[in-house]
Amino acid sequence: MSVGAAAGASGEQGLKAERVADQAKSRRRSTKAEQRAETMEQILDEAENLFSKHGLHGVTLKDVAKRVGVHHTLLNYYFADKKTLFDAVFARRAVVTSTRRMEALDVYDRATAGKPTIEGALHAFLDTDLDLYIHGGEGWKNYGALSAQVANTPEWGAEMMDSHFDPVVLRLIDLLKKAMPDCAAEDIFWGYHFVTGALMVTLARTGRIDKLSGGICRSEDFEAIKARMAAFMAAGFRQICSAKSV
Amino acid sequence: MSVGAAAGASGEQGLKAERVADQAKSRRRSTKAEQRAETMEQILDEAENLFSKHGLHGVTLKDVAKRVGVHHTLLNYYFADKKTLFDAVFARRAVVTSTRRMEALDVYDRATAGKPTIEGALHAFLDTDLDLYIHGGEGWKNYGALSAQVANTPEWGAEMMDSHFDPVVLRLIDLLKKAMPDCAAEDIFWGYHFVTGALMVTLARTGRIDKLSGGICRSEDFEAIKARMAAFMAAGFRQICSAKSV
DNA sequence: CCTCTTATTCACTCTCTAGTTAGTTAATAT
DNA sequence: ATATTAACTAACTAGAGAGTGAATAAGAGG
Repeated sequence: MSVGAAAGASGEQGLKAERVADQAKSRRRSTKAEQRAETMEQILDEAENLFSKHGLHGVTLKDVAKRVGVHHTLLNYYFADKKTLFDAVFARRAVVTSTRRMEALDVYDRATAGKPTIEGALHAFLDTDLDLYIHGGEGWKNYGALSAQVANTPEWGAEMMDSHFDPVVLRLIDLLKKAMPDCAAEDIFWGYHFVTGALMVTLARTGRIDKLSGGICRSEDFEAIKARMAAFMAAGFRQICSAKSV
Repeated sequence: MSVGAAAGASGEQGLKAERVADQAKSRRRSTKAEQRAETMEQILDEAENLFSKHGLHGVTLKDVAKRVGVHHTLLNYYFADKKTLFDAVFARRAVVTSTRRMEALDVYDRATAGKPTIEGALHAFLDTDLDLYIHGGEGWKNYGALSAQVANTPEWGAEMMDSHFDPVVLRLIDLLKKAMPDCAAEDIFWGYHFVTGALMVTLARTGRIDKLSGGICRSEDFEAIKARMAAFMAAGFRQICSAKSV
């Protein structure tokens, strides 16, 4: 479950479809199980790449197949249909980031012996995630952009986020409640709402902040986010909670 | 340029395609110019509704046409192609919210005689926008959800946001700089980044916070956001700026 | 070596989609 | 009143797109 594991076969940026096809051919010399795993992973990688850029409806199975260098019906063989493929793409890394953050929160909770700080909890939650995108390679970056889209998709976005992230998020909120025992649950939830919104635009990496700031800030610069976000949000929490409890 | 103006013909929630078609027939008794304007507006309303829920690629011209009760090629008559229609949908309300906020910021700047506060500037920026969604009816709500999608679309999202909102946003940042003269531009831009992210999830109204909070918070409750967001974000700005300037 | 299974492709089907061109009806201007 | 223009529809094209079921090829197991 290392970062590299799920990032796996995704050193693909400059590869043309043909080259990928060649690789597919030469890869044939492996066992069936390996073949299956590798092909599926390649499909997931390319689908992730395209979905992250054009969305579910903006990508055709043929587009994905072409990039992988296989016939497009093979995608139906491995994944029942397009939406199933999309779900698989999302789930693959969602479970990784979800469990990692859960662990980080548990560790932090134990380390502080049940006396967490707002900032500490947020750091555990955010940094663990951001590190994945910083060190996980192209695949994780694509997944991040995909998440941002999913989180803002009214149709099935909330459902999809819920099913993967509710446990971690509730764990975070649990810690925040401990850190702010006098704060109304309502305020904590709205605070989390702001946090997740800020995180999602970050992951979207649309490049908007680059132009807006005239190059001072860069969308890709997750380190800058890491350095600021937890402190920023913690101050926000303190503010809206103190307004009522004091 | 009132809220009602752009919200116009959008009291359409429960109408069946047939009924709309009937209306279209009876509407014929007006002048050509009126007819044109009304039909275009109806097309924009229905397109907005569908685009906001399914995205650009998730909607077909036929879907839109059916809802309006006209032949689908009429959409090609009024709008060159699908993307042009989408742009028109977005632009219609983008100019409204953009100019409104610009005015609000100008008014606030004058009222404070060049000595703005962080919170004041954020209130002018955010509340003016949120009021539109609160009082503007279904159409504005749909537009809000659409914005959230656009803002997180890597393909052309940033471009689209830039072209409509750069002036207002830079005006806001200008006020924030005045309010925090010792703060690094970098920090202010990242702070704005967080603000816009939080605003966008809000507008997306996916319902995620509802389930997550067990009903304590509701996605639709923009008043709750209005009551908290400016204060929350202002505290965040103060925090990340003080960390360096003090 | 032969059978069984699995990976992969092929040849189609069926439906939808954007968009064009030509035509129809109704308002407008003279 | 009539010629012109604008709003709108019908018919059609050309091409995707997702998905199916049969065919093939290559391993794996006995």
